[in-house]
Amino acid sequence: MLDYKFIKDNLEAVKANIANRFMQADAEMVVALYDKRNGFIVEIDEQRRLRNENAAKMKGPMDQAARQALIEEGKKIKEEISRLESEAEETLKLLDMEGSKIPNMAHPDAPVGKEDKDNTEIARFGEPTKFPFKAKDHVELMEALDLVDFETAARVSGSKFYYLKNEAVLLEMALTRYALDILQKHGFTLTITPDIAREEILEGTGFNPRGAESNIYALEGTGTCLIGTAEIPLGGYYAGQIVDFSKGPILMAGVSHCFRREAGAAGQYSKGLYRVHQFTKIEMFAFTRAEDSDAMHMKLREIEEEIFRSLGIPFRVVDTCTGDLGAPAYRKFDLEAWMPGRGDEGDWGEITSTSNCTDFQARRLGIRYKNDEGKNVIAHTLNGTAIAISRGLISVIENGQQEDGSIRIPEKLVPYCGFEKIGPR
RNA sequence: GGAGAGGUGUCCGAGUGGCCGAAGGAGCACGCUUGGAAAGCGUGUGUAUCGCAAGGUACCGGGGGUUCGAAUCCCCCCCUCUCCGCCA
Repeated sequence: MLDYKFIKDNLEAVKANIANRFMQADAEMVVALYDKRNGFIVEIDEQRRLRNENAAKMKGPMDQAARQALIEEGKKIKEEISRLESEAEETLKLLDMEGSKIPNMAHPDAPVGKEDKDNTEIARFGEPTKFPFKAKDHVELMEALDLVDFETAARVSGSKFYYLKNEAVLLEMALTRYALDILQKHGFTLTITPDIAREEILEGTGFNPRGAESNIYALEGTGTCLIGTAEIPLGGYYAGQIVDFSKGPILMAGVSHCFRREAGAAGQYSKGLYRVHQFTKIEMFAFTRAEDSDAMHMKLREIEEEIFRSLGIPFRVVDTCTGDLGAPAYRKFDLEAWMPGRGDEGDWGEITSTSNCTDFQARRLGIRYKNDEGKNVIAHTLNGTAIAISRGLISVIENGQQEDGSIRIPEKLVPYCGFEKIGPR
């Protein structure tokens, strides 16, 4: 969430930002509600002061009549306070509701635009893989090699679930371990996170656990949800705490399952493993001082590039446009891998994403640090995908396909897999 | 899941209705002392919010309640520990 005082002091900029992001939020209403809430606070505080004063008069011994008069006075104040409090509560609820719709400010260099085609390509590694034969998509390749089973999963769990089978299982483990080794080398603390988190943590991280358009599975009657990404349990790791940056930023890596409802998402571009209800992901998360987050964002992006470059997968990097940022992000870079089986002739498909959320998540999560003046200030948080296994599998398998339907494993991955190729069979 | 014991500031820990934003200690910061350090002595040491400020208000796990007045009494919830049950 954004700071209300900031919204009030920078109303025009906040409104422009909402427009640039094509979001529905009413900054003016937030300011009006904020002022109204502050009015209540002043009134309530004044009444409480009167109450405390009145109560203090009664400390010592005194005659019955005087005491009785003070008690009567106290009762009146009490009623007034509770009347004001119940009125204020409604304003507070509205403020919170409207306030949480206001997105984070965007980086001045983030391209302004509405949808993915407005993203700016800023780097490219390798060139789209060319085959002397008609490329197949990962579904065809994997089903032929008995590496995946969507049909049985649909019967057992529903559509958009899958069983990974045989070498694909080992490939998932190999990609996981490969990414973790790289992250450990870069100083990340490795974790396997809970796959379930409390709703407050979801909300603090900027996810909406409820509503028809929510992408989150809520666990009925528990106040908890299945996580959609390890960003949630990692972001929540220091919730309510004052973190110590004396040894530099805090880097955490999390292995988790990700659960997404993906309600309404369908079509050719969601085929196979591309958009599923459950997958494994290795996530990077960073907590930094305010002045360090831009540099950290570049570092996360470089690590993502390192992982896919070393796997020999062609990809490009895009600077995500304002309309595509999502509420918490200040700036976002996506890596899009070349997927030879995507669409008719292959296409780019998003494989990782790294966001600088500045203090937007940390404000509601209550994550702070002591700055040089010894003041507690809100930390910055960043996240980035090291590798999302399902899409990682797509890129490895589609780019590694051979004419005979076998899959060549990237060289760097061979020691982790224990095999150089899968198939043919 | 059942029974019990707890949750107080950075940490340990006192506090069972008003004198408590909270004793005492540790830690930390600054000063004195020292050749330098340790010890010692002294001083200071939470956060949020409203306000130009003075100052006010709130916060003792969270939320309700009782009361003129709650860290303290009552109810619900969360968490930790011990024992039992169940279980991988």
